[in-house]
Amino acid sequence: MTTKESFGEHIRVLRENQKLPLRKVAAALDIDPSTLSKIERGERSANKEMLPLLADLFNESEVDLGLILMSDKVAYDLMQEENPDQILKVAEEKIKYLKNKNLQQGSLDL
Amino acid sequence: MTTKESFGEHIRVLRENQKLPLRKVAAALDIDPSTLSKIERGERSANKEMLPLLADLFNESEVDLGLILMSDKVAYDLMQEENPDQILKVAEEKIKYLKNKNLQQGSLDL
DNA sequence: TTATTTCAGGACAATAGTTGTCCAAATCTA
DNA sequence: TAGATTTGGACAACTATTGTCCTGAAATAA
Repeated sequence: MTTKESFGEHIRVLRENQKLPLRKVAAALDIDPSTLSKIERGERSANKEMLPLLADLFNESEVDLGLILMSDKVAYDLMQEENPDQILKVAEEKIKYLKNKNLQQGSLDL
Repeated sequence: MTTKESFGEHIRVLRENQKLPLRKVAAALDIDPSTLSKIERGERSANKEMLPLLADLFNESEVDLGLILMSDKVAYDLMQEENPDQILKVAEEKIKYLKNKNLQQGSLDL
């Protein structure tokens, strides 16, 4: 579903489907149009405050948008690694472990 | 193998096994002992230049150390997400896709 | 115990990275 | 052509990271 598409490409398509100019969407996000242009082209990064606004604007799931955004960031971080799959695997185990650890301790440090 | 252990915890164990003080290892890394202390306790991050030095010092695989370091970073980034596994899955696909894309284009932008 | 060494942790400036903002040129559209 | 949209650069403001130093606590040795 969301695979292979960068966050920027995704929201650009959504915007063009609705025939909205950068200006309009940028206004809704309270950012400069040129910044939105850069986000769409991957030259700058979106942030999480934008997700509910974009989800609302384009009738998309906020969680899905967040998934695309975060996976983009991870993919970008690991692109240049020689063993990205292994890194992801170990990271997954660490997350499981840490979540469980935090649960057992009742700690909630985010 | 490397799972569940943070990079800092890992190198602390290695250092203590060899009964080396922070001072010595820090000198080998050309950093302040207090910085190394912080790295071991996860208060600061190690960087990749340190990997070959640590690998040499502790007779460990540099690739393995890098794996522990990078998986730490990814795990930390995704800890607070509600759907980390999904994010990792999509990220994996994106990496595959991007690598293939770059190969086909013959581009090598790292 | 006292002296010495190691380690933790804070402070702070220097550096690096990110973000907001504006502007001008290029591209597209009517 | 005229107007709107988009791109891309520049740059200051802000935020995060890093290097460095210092002090006190804790551990170790004498």
